[in-house]
Amino acid sequence: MSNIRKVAELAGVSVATVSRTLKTPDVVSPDTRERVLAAVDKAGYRPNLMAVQFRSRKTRNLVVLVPAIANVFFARVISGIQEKAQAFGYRVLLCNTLGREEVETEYAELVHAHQADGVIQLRAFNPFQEASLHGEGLPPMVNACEVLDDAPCPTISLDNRAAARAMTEHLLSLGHQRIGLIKGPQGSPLTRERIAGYEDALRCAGIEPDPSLLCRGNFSLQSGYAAATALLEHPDRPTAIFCENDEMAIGAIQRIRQAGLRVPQDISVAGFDDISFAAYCDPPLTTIAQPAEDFGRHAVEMLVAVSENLPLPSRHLVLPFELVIRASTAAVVR
Amino acid sequence: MSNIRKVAELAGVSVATVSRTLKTPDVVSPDTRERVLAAVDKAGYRPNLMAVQFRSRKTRNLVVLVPAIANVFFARVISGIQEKAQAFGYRVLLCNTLGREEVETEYAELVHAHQADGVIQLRAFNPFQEASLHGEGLPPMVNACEVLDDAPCPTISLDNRAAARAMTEHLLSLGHQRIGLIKGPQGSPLTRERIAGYEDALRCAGIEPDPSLLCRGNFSLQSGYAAATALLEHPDRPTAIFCENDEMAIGAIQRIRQAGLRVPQDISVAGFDDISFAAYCDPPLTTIAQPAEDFGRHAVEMLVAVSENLPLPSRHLVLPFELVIRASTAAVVR
DNA sequence: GTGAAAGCGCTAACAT
DNA sequence: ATGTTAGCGCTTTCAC
Repeated sequence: MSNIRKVAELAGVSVATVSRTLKTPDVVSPDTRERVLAAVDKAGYRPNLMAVQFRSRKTRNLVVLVPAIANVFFARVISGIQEKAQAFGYRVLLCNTLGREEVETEYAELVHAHQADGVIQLRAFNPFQEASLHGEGLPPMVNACEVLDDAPCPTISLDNRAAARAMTEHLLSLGHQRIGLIKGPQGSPLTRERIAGYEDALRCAGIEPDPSLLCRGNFSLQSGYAAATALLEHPDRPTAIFCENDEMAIGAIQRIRQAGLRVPQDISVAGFDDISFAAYCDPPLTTIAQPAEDFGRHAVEMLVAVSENLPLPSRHLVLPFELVIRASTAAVVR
Repeated sequence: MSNIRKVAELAGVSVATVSRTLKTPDVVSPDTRERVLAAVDKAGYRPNLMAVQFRSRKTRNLVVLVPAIANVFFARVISGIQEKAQAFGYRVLLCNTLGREEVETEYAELVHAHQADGVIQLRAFNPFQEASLHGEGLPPMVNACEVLDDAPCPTISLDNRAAARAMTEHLLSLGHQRIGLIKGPQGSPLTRERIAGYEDALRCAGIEPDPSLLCRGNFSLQSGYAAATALLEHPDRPTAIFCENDEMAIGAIQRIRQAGLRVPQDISVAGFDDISFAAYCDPPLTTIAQPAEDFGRHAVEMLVAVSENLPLPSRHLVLPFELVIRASTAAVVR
């Protein structure tokens, strides 16, 4: 492996000149530049990034903490992250945390270990423990998708409460009075916000929310299926079910079909996220579209800004959602 | 930020002793060890990984080249990679290449730039150009999922030809004689192998493959939908359609439904991959199950072995597939 | 068992 | 415009 010294010898210049030619070409004379570049080429020289990063204390690596990479929504977010990171010349260190705090904490530590410049956290958890900070400030971090209530860092989120309210109002407008809700995992602010929006809409319509119509899920197809089972067994069955993501809605639809009921004629079903499969379900799913890739893109932009001390246009971005009405929801028949 | 020197001072030892305590604890005396560890704790010391890697010429980073992270199958593969990498103490540098060779080449170069120890390529393309190798041998690389015919590195693959043959035989056994095939993108060995398996089965059954029953797709829902449109317009319509992945099968099913036909009564549809959605379609999809996570796990194991010069049990792993028969395929009615 | 010291490849301050 | 040189934080001989 050739190094900068070998190139310097070949070009008959000093290592400093080689370094300058590569970093700030306009500061060396055209003909030395040419000679150096020729030597670089001849030697097949590639700067040792380890040395560069070590020396300059910048890695251009970003740690991305993703709760579940197999989740279609997060896969889209990561696409956006990847795209922007590449454009900025940053690399992505991916960690599929499965929501395990110790894994998140461990990976976040890579910033302290000078292995990465910052962290993008896609879950509502601060991976930097007070204790491990040793009095230093919070390293560059951005919290996107599911954000902490009092995030100590920039955030990119959706108005989940308003979105859930919009969906519930859509169902109410179709005449549904008993609307089941399949929630996400406990303790998640995202889920809490969506429940609040759902209840807002009901109360505004003069309907007192019935806690027995809420079922817990975990954003998987299976959990949607299981929760729907519970809802179908309810003595006073709902006429519509709002699921907190599309996977659970798809699971629920299958369960409803298996019970010999039709969607939407007997039960309306709505999802959240608008994953690609939502449009290809039978029936196509009414859902809330989120700009998944944009979460990722903005997260990178903000993180780079924070880590390079550039001005941040706004610390808390809220991205728009869209109610997408397809065929899985219809007017209630009496 | 504290460094090894500060810890050495605190403990009243030399930096060498601190380094030894951390790397090879059993070579220092118990009570120095204790003092050093206490100092490490007190200083909140974390080794600078940049320096460690620079010095030891090992990064424990792996570059993963994935054609499309939003593809559910690859998301599962990455899960497996992530899991094993973590277990081995390696980190994953993810690159969503979208099949662009220049991006793959650029990321693979990170190995030469000492930013990663090896590359896992999930597509049939060698990102190390002869020219850029400058006479050096191929860096540690493993090729999984879709593998090169004459891969210059270890591979993990599926017997795609046998799998496609098994699926086609299943359809033949149901009485289907005209079987459409929705292929993947041009030039992919994986697609070529699956076409070969499909043709093997037909010929064995005494049926000459009809090229007009082959349609090109690109593994997306949309492309399955579009290809099905073409197949439905065929003057002598197929009674079954075999799709080279589940997404295209789901797209095709929707198109068939929109044409007023039923699956499987009018047309049988089969997929490939057994993604989670396959079991939750309507009707549930007959498909070929692949151990997606295992591709990732084995890829990491093999790459680590190659990069650490450990013996490799076998250079070309072939993982098993399974024909999963669900409700989207049925006997042809005449 | 421990310390002194060289040096990994590069950048940047300073000198020319 | 270019060269000289110190040093980033760590590991690893080589002495003792």
